[in-house]
Order: sequence, then C-alpha cells, then structure tokens
Amino acid sequence: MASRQTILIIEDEKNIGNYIETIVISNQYKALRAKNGMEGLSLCTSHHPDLILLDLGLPDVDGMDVLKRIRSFSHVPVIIISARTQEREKVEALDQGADDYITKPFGSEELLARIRTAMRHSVQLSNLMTQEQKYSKAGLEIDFDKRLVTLEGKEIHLTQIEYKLVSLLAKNAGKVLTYDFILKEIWGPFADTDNQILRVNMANIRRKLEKNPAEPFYIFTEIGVGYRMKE
Amino acid sequence: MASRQTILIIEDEKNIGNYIETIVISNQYKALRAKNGMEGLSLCTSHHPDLILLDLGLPDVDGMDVLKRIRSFSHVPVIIISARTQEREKVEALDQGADDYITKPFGSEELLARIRTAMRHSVQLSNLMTQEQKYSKAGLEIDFDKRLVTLEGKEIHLTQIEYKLVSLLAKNAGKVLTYDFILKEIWGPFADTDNQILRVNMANIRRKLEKNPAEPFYIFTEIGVGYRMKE
DNA sequence: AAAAAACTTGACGATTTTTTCACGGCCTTG
DNA sequence: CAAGGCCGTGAAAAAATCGTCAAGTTTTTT
Repeated sequence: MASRQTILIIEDEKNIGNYIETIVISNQYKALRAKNGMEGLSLCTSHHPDLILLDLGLPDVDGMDVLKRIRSFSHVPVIIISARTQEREKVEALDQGADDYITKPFGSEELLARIRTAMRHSVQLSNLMTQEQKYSKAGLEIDFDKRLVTLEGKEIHLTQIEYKLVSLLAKNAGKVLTYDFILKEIWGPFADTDNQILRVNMANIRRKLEKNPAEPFYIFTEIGVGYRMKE
Repeated sequence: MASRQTILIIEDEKNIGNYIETIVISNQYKALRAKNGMEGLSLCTSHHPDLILLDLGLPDVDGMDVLKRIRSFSHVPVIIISARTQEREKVEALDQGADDYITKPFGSEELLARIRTAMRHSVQLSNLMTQEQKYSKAGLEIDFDKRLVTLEGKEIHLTQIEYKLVSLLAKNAGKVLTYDFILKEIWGPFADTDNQILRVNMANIRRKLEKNPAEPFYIFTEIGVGYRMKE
C-alpha cells in the first residue's frame, strides 16, 4: 500500500534529535535528519517531506527564518519544537505559518498525537486540492479523479485490473511501456506473472474500447517490447 | 471581510470563562458562552460557531464526550483548554479530532495565536470545500443542513452511520470512493474495521433508498474498489 | 429495568473477476 | 517454405468479492 510518510527533523542537539528520531521511526514514519537550518531547507526541497519538526534554537540561521523560507514555497505542516516558553516566540511562529508549537520537555505520545493532528489537516487539504486530471482523445475520456472511463459519452465498465492498465498507459500516453514494467507496476514487484495475463487483459480492454480490436486505435502493440497508448 | 467570526466558549468556571471571553471579544470575535456540555452542544448546532474553545473539566458530561459528539456532525475547529497536563488526555483529545490543546495557565496572546492558526486551517479547508447544501437527483434529496433525506417527498429515516455514509457519497457524487477511504472517514483512522461492515450498511441503505436494491439506481458498486453515487 | 434501536460479526450462495490453458494466425528467419 | 517465436482470442477453472440473512452485542430510549 502507500509508502510510509517522511518526517524531516531539523534539530542541532544530537541527543534530542536522536530521541525524536527514535519516536518517529518506531511509529512507522521515515525520518530525515538535518542538524542546521540550511541543511534542513535543502532536504526539504530535495525530499519533499510530509511533515517537518523544527527546533527554533539553531546554530546558523534563526529558526524563524527557516520557517519563513519554508513557507515561501511550501505548505508542508511544520511543528515547532522549542525550549523557549516565551509567549512572544510562540505567537510569532504560529503567525508565520507554523501548525503547532510544542515545548520541551514533551512526552513521546503527545508529540505523536500532534504529528497525527497536523497530518490530518494536511491530508484534508491535499485531498481537496488535487485538481482533476483527465486523459482525453477522440471520444475516449478517462477521468482519473472519478475513476470513470467514457467512450463517446457512454460509460464503460472496466474491472480493477483493466482500469489500472488503461490509466497507467494513459498517464504515459505516447511512451512505450515494456511488459516487465507494466507487470511490475500492476501486479507488484514480487508477482511471478508472465505476460500471457497481460495479453488476455489487453484483449478484454480492446474489446471494450476499440471499434475494431484487430486494428487498435487507442492502444498499440510494440511487438517484443510492450504497449503504447495514443498521445 | 464578512461579519465577525463567532467563537463558542464552553467553560464552567465563570472567572476563566470571563477571562477568555474578554480576550476573544477584544480581538474582534463574537463570543458565545456555554457553562456546560449540553448547552455547548445545543449552541453549536443552533449557531454554527467558527471555532470552539472547550474546557475538558465540565460538570455534567465529560468534555471528551462533547468533543466526540461535535465531531460526529461537524468539522468546526476545536481547541481544548484544560488544567490537566496529563499526556494521555492530550493524546486522546487530539486523536478524537481536536485541533489543538492548550494548558492552563496560558497567555492571551498565545491563545489568540492558536485560534488564528486553527482558523487558518479551517479557512483553507472551507475555501476549497465550497459545499453544496443539497444533493438532489431523481426523487432523492439530501439536505445536509437539516440532516434530512427525502425520497419522492417522503422522509427517510437513516441511522447515524447510514446518514454519514450517504452524505459522504453524495458530497462526492460521481467519484468512486474507495473502501479504505470511506472506512477511515466514517470509523476514524484507527478503527480496525474491514469492509464487511460497509457491505452491511450499504445493503441497509439500499433497502431504504432503492426501488430495486439488486439493481441500484443511486449507489453503484465498483467491485474491488469502492462505491460511487450517481452524479 | 425493560424494550427498542443501532451496530457488529460470521456464514454462505451468487456473481464477477482473475488466472490458466489451448489453439490459430502472423511475422521473421533460416 | 517450414519452424519457431510472439501475439490475440475463446473458454474453462480458480479465486475473490459482494449482498444478504441471522444472530449476537452494545447503546439509546422509554
């Protein structure tokens, strides 16, 4: 299923960093470590973490600056971790776009609960943000958002595997996808399937989509290589 | 800017309530007061506040129950205010859908900053949601505001879960919602439910809504994937 | 405290989907 | 032109999924 979510920990003190990393990892998240602000920023841009834990007391740049810079290009949820309990700091951080502010010392469970809360917010957002994407070509339309395939306006029923296949091809329209690639993509990397099963599924799909399955219009066979969908 | 935003304060101790109300009002919010859980719930349903400040230590109902009941029908941001610093409480409240947890004593500025943060989240959400007030299709009408379902004008009684299911589907009419998504949405992210329970509920719903449950008109099954409601 | 309603769980047949198997056509190659 | 590889197709076998009923448990109402 979906791969584990990544959390970027920006923290200069090794002990605390390790402590947090342990908590995070033992709860099925992937952890990324940065020991200063610059490193944190670059890891953020390169790895696109799902959440950031940011210590305000960093050696190089001010933690608040890091927050501002992150917010200038990303909406990733940020939880501030700080030893400072001064109200002014909290207010400033929250108003700069931090999603939460937690003061040391804190318990592991509380940290995890606040991580879950922040993730929840961001999932709700991203669920709604995803603008609809479609494949559309000469009467055939695939609405990936609705998981709906229509041909000349008429709804076409595809089974799970058929739909996965068509979407995979449509999302790579114009490109040849090799048998191996497709098999791994649909049946997973460990399945021991040969491409006989692919042939059967393609035949079924063509029967549903193509006017004349013998002379395909949408999905072409590249003999010995794979399949390609019309761009 | 539209009219001022309303904050519902559910707090039994008069002094603290007054303190909070003062803070809130002096910052251009409208304040609503409830001195116990039941009153809070009814004010919540009648006034649709933009945010709720909920004290956990209430005299009548358990504050956690109030939170659960609110979450059963609304996504309004809830900030828990509590004297109890026990981690278990915080974790439970956050996992029940609270958006933040702040411990007494707290400064006015921090409270306000956390209110702004919670509002920010909810504004982002509601901007995107642009929710329809009603679903209406061929005799079936769902009034989300009134929580009322009518078929050919006749009122249909749906249980809590049934209603949540139908409105979730209706709000995403046309889209296929996967079993996992639905389960997480209705039973929460931690429930260990398989979709057997979904099947039963769908059968019950169809018995109430569909003329011929064997050939559904409103709610379709996408085998292996999920359900979809007629757009 | 009893009764009713709502919710959950397990089992089973019917249907759909997925996989496997067998065969025939087409193209390339020797 | 015969052989061999590759692909499409039809049909049958195997597996998975779905709707439904019935029984058990919990919650809410009376």
